[in-house]
Amino acid sequence: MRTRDVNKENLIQEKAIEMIVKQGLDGFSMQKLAKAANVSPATLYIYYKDRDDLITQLATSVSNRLMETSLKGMHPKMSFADGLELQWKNRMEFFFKYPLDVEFIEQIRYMPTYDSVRDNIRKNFGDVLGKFVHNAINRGELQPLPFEVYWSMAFAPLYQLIKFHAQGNSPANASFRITDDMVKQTLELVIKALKP
Amino acid sequence: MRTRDVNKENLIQEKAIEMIVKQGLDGFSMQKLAKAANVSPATLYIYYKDRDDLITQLATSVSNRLMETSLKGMHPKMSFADGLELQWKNRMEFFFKYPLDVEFIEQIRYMPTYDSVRDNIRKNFGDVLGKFVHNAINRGELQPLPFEVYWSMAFAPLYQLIKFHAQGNSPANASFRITDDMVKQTLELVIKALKP
DNA sequence: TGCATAAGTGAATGAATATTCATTTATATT
DNA sequence: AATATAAATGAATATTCATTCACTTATGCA
Repeated sequence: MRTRDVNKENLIQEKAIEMIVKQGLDGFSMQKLAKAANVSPATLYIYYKDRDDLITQLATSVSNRLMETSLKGMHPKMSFADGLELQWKNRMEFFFKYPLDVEFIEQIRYMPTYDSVRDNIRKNFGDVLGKFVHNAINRGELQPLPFEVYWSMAFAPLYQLIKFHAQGNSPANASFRITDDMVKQTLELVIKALKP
Repeated sequence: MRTRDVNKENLIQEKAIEMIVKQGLDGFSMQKLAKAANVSPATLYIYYKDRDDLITQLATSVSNRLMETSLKGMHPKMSFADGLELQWKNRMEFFFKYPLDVEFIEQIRYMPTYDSVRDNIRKNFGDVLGKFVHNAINRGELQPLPFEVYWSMAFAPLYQLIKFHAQGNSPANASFRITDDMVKQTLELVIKALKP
């Protein structure tokens, strides 16, 4: 039996993400991807059922890696400030290591395709995060809030900063770059907001 | 001289937004749009130079309407809490009135296409918002912060809530709906964070 | 060594794509 | 009413698209 070429598999994923980030989902095609990855179009259909499946699998894989990184070193009993700081640090680390991956997720996050990915995240990581938040509330380190309110305060500002950086552009500044100080400052504001 | 059919023009815009929101940018085509709007494909090229121009013009128009709504009743000397609350209220009003428009913008916000739209926003509304923030800082009602940090705290949580609502889905809840209380609560957290 | 089997291919197919063009239609002005 | 002119059209074009299929290639195992 012939063996699967793992390098080829990785190259396909890499090029697909690169293409989608740089040209958008509608500038992305199976034939262009095949050419970019030095592979026959038919090969793509060995790895993926169809175009939609390719995108979903890609999103699932990247999301899982991002969530795993974000929860590295987390345990549900951590203090709220420490736990949130750790998650921010982990996410920033991931962003600087794999900026295209983050942009890729941001780009497909609001598409119908992403629904199943979200379910997957909830299933795999909802437990740890749910417990962390629950414990923090019980210890009085975090206001009791609807989860959505919590999530919107806890992470949306970070992602907005990342977006500004990724597009090198903000409402006030046409060549914006994120700094560690900025992230730290924003995190402090978030913690201030969420503490009782 | 034959006169331009304004209803037709509006219908085209409406259908285009509807299609892009429901099927994504890559499920959107000129021919499908023409059919949906009961128009010849060639007619679209009277209104728009090409596909890209159509999308950019659409985004610019919607963004301007959103920003106009968001600044309704604003004057730069307003107290910080009042001004931010007014902008949140205005944005929510717009969202409930034109949910598709907001989803449309969220969907193309992270694409290369959107760059010129962002420039346009900065040019048209940067002044009012800049002055509002500046005054609030001078009066000691707002921490002096890099504009990007301010913006990330001031609006990203609201948009995250809106996204949860629009997709009827959140990390914790598979059938999420926003409530006025939630928005109010989140706004209070934001103001708490941003006050000195 | 050679066989079984999955990996990988290149060319082909039919459908869908963006855009154009010669033509027709409606109306504001004369 | 006649005319000028921009709006609007339907059919056509060349291109690109996702997907398939008959075929070749590489390799684990017998």
